[in-house]
Amino acid sequence: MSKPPPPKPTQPIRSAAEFARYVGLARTTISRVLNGQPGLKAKTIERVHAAMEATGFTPNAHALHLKGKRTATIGICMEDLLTPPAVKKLVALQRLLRTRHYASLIEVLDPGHSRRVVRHFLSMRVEAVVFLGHFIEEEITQRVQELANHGTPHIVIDHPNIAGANTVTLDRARAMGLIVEHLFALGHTHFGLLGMSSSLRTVQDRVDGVREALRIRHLDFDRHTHSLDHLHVRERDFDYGRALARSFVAEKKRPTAFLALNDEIAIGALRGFQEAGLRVPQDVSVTGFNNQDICIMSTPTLTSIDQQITATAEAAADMLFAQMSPPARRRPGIHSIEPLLVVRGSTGPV
Amino acid sequence: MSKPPPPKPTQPIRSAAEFARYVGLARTTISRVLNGQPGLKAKTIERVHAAMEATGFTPNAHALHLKGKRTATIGICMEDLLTPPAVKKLVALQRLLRTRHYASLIEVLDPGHSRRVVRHFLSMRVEAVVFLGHFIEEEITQRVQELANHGTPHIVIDHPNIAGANTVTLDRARAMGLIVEHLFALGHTHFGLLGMSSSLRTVQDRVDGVREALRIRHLDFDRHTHSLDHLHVRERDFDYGRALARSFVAEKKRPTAFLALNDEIAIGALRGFQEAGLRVPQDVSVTGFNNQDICIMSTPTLTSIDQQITATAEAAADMLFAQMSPPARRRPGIHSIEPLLVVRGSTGPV
DNA sequence: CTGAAAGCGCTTACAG
DNA sequence: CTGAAAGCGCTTACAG
Repeated sequence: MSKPPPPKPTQPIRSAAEFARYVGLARTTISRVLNGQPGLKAKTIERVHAAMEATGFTPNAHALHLKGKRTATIGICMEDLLTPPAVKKLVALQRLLRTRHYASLIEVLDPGHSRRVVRHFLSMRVEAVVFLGHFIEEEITQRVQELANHGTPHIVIDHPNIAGANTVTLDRARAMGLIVEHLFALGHTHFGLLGMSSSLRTVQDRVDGVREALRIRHLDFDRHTHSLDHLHVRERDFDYGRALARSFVAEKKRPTAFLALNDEIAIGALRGFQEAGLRVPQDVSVTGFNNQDICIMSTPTLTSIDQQITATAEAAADMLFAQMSPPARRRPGIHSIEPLLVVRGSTGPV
Repeated sequence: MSKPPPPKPTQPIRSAAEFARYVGLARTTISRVLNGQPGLKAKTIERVHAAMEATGFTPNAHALHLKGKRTATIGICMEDLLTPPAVKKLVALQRLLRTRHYASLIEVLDPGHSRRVVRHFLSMRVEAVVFLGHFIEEEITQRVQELANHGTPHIVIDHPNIAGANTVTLDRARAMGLIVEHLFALGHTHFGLLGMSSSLRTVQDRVDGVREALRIRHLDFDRHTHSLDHLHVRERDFDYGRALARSFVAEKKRPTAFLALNDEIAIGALRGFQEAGLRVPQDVSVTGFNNQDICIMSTPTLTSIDQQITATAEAAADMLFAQMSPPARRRPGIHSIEPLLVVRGSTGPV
C-alpha cells in the first residue's frame, strides 16, 4: 500500500449505495466485486477491498437473504436446565455446524414457550431447528409436526420417542443394562436406586433398562431394587446423594450396589457411605452416570457411563445435513447412541 | 371455534402476499393486523389470527428489518476453550438478554478469526457484540476499535485492560490477595503456585495479586513463592495437579500452602499430597479457584474463590443496555467484580 | 465499466 | 376495508 488510505467517513457507511458513492464506482460494480464475478480489472477489485477495509462496510445480510441468499443459520432450542453433558453436546454440535459455515441462533426454551421460540426461528428463516435436552413431550411433538408441515428440517437430541421426530439419543436402557450386567458379574443381586424416581422420559428409560436386565435373570424388579428417594428433597445433587446413602445405612437390610442418576449424586453417596464407616467398594459398590471429569477425582474413582458426546453430536449433524441436502428424506430417522461403561474403583465384588 | 378450519394449503405459505390471497384480504390489511393497528373489525382480526394458526405463516424477519424494525439480536463471541465458569457466564447473560427480548447469535471465536466473526455479526446488524473469555489482546483491541467506529455497542467480559473497551471482569489480583491474606492469618509464609505460569492476562493479574500481597508484608516474591510448572505438561488438570504435588513432595524444602490455578488442579494436588502420606490441611494447605460444585466433593472440602457469576452477568447486561439506550455514553466503562473467598476444609494453620 | 430497472417481502402513507 | 405506490438494501439481467 503506497497510497495513503482514503479519508475516514464521519458516519459509518450503512448501504451499498453510500459505499459506491464513497469509492466512486457504480453500485453494480461494487456488487460484482463483492460476489466475485468475472470481467473486472484487478485495480477496481483492489480499490473496493481497500475501501471496505477503511470503512468497515458490511453488506446487509437481511437484504442479501431477500434476494435469495441462504441464511446459513441453524436454530437451537436448549432445555432450560443446563446439565454439563447438555452443554458439552451444544458445544460439540456448534463446532460441527461452524465447520460447515452455519451460524447458530440459540434460545433457551422455558416450558410452554416452544411455540414462540420456533416461530421466531421460522421468521428468521433458519434452515433447520435443533431441540437439545428434556422437554414437555406433547409440546415438542407439536413443534416437530409444524416444522414438518413447513418443510423445515429438525433434529431432536436426547429426548426419545417424539412421534415423527428425527431423533439422536443415547440408549439409556442399554446403559443401565451394562451397569447391571457388570454388577451381576461381581455377584450383586440387590440394587439401590439413587435419584431415579423422576418421571422424565430419559429417567424412565433407564429404570426400564434395569427392569429388563433383572427380567433376563428372572429377578423380580420390586424385590431386587430399592429406592429411598421419597425421604429427601433433591436440591444440591452431592448433598442429596449423601443424604440418601445415610438413609440406606440406617436400614436394617440394604442393597450391596447403588446406581445413581448422575456422577454428582454417586459421589455424594460414596462419601455418605464412607462417613458411616463403610468401605467402597468392599462393603458397597456405587455407579455414576455421565463420566464427567469428577469421576477420577473421587476416592475411590467412580465407575460411570460415558454418553459418547462426540458421537452424538456427529450423528445429529449428519442427520441434519442429510435433511438439508436434496433429495430430502421424508421418513423420520432414529439414531441410537451406544453407551460406554467405564469401570473404575467404586465397583467391586460383593 | 365452531367453524371448521380452512383447508391446509399444500405448500407452506412464505410471503404476506400469498397469505393475503389465502385469507381473502388485502396485504395492507394483513399488515395492519400483524402490527396491531387500530380501526379493524374484531372479526377481521380473528380471521387473520386463525389463518396464521392454520398455515403457520410467519412474516419474514429480514424484510421487517429492511423496513426499519430492530433486529433485537446480540452477537456473542465465546473463547474457543470453554471452561465451566465461562459457560455459566454465557448462560446467565443469555438469560438476562432473553428477559429483555433479545435473541443471541453465538459464535465460538478461534484465535485469528475475530474479524470474520465480527463482520458476520455486523452484516446481521446485531445491536451489540459481547466478547466473553480470553482472547488475543491485540485482536480484540482492534475489534473494539472497529465496533466503536461503527457505533455498535460492545462489552468485554473477563479480559481486562483492552484499550477503549467496556469491560466487566473479576478483580483477580484482589482474589489472590484474599487467599494470601487468609493464609498469612494461618501462619503461612511460603507458597507453592500450581499452574500459574501461563502468560494469559487473567493469570498474570493473579500472580500480580500474590506479588502485591507479599510486598505489603515486606516479603520477597521470588523467595516466598515456588513453582514446578516446568516439570510437567498440563493435559488433564486433575492429573497435572497430582503430578505437581508429587514433585513438591520430592523437594527437600517445600512450601506449606499451595495456590492452584483452578479447582481441578487443586483437587489433583490435594490427592497427590494425600497419596504421599501428607495430611491436608495439617501438613499442607491447598486452595482452588472458581468455587465449582466439586469443591464440596473432595476430602477435605476445598477453599476456593467464587467468581460471582451472577453479578458479572448482571453488570455486563447493565452496561450493554446503558450503551444501547440513548443517550449513549461515549467513555469506556470498566466494572470490577469483587471476588468472594469461600473458606473450607483444605486450609488450616501451619 | 456505468446506469436505469425490476424484484425479494415487507410497511406505510394515500386515495378510494 | 381495498389497491396502487414508494422504498428499505441488495442482485441481476440489460442496454449503453
